Amino acid sequence: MAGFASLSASSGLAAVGRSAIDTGTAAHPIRSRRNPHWKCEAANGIARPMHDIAYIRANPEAFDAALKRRGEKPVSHLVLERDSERRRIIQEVEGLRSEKKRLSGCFGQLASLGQGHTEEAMGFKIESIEIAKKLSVAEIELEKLDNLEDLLARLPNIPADDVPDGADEEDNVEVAVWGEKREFAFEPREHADIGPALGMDFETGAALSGARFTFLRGDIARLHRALAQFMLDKQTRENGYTECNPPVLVNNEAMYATDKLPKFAEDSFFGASERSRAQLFWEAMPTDFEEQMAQTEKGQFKDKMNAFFEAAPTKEDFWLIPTSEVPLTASVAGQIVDEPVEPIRLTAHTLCFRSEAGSAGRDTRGFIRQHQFEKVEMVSICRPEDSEAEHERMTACAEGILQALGLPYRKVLLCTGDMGFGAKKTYDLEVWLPGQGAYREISSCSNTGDFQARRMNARYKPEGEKKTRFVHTLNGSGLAVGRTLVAVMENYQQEDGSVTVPEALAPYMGGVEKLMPCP
RNA sequence: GGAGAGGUGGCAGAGUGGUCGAAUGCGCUGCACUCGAAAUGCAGUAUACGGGCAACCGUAUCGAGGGUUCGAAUCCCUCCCUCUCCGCCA
Repeated sequence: MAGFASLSASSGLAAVGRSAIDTGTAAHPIRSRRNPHWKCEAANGIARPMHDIAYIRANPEAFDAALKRRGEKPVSHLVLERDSERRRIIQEVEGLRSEKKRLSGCFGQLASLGQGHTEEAMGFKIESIEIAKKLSVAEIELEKLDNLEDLLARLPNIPADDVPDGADEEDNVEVAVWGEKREFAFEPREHADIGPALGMDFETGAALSGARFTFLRGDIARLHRALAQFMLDKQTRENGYTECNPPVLVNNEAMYATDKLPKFAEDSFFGASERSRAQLFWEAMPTDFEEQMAQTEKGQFKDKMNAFFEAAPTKEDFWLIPTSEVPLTASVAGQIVDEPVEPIRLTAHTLCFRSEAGSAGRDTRGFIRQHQFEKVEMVSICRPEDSEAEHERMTACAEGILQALGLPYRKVLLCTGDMGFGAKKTYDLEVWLPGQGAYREISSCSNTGDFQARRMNARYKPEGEKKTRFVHTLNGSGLAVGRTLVAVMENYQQEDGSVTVPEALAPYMGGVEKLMPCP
């Protein structure tokens, strides 16, 4: 596979620069008909943006108020203005098309009678060409208004009513605390300190790949695997999730569907073949490329080229998934599923890849924040009326893992300022790390409502109704494997630097009851 | 990677430039016949967007994008996907 092979090529694997995001707006000089960028064309039947325009029309104030809770500026006036303009032009375009169709039918009728060269026929033909000219003008105008979709695609989900207002994690609300924090007879150490002697080799990871990569060796690698197996078995055997093994390289549509695009490209990795990079750049060049370059002043040339490169569309690219929420959720993209009387519950254990460009400097030490990590993910697809209950259930499924492993944690309801882009409501589970003396996020369970379903056009037809409805989608970690390993290390550490294996993992450890440090 | 064949409505499957959103069959829904059912007959049966209180009207969609043409499911170009054979490979 070309795309995969090229991942190792230096120019083939890249974190997208921030400027690629900022230039992707309405004024984008590169957007063109042949360059749909990462906007999904509605034509493919899968893709569509956004918020419910009909809702915004009916409730502009409520919409803006909701956005304000998330720290966004009001946009409804802008949206509605563009919307009405768009509808006006749609009417114009459709009227012209209709007329053109009629004229060409008239001509055709005459032509089929062998009267294609009569004055009457030529009249139809000429008039039709005239209409076509007007039509193409109107169509271009309509196309310009497509940025309404961009605008909507960049707006976050509306928070649920019971989500607390707040600016950042300080304003999150603790809703439950579970487990007894262990009393240590010695000073508990951080995992990064006891890890190296147990086979958690940061140096080799860094040598092979760079910062935020780790090489696990020996029993600790086995423990890591055991954790993943344990979680997966629990979610499939006890909690009713269907085990999946999805691709970890996905296309734009899947990323867009799960709201990782267009806004968070900088957090992701992507791979592309050399051939397609070249082609993408070619497609990204604005039609007036030569003109623009001619006007570029000395010394600005490099910047200009850079801007073109970074804004190059990612169309044929593969993205490395930041979470298997992406392929699991997008697996129903574009579909009309059977009414999910019982929610569709999917789980997978996969690698995840994150560039985390924005968090440089945080957790640089240790195994907490890696570019590559493993996670067991839960995804539910359900009816709107079931999503709140399903959200509670899913969170409980994640909690069940922590409880089975005997790891103390607390459950936090995220405030508006700390929630993810696509979330309507989110619970975080934070595990107690005695070495750090802090609670750290180990799971995040979100209800996205119909936000993702709208983006990917995933619907169901309720029994006895004619119209389809959007499904609701939920996702949650159950759990992040690497961070769970960290939690086990810190909570089960002994004074001599060894780590006791939690009982629940015994069936997966082949008789290993304790990780012993190498001297 | 090479060679070939394909991609049309819920399914099967016609359609190679003109009223084709698309024959026909199956499926599904309603009605008729029937004591009831089967069989039969008749009628209906895609989605999205825009307009309209509504009946309804308009537009788009035959894998995707572009082109030729007064007019494209049909012709041309590019791409994607599926299948068969060969090669390579975990």
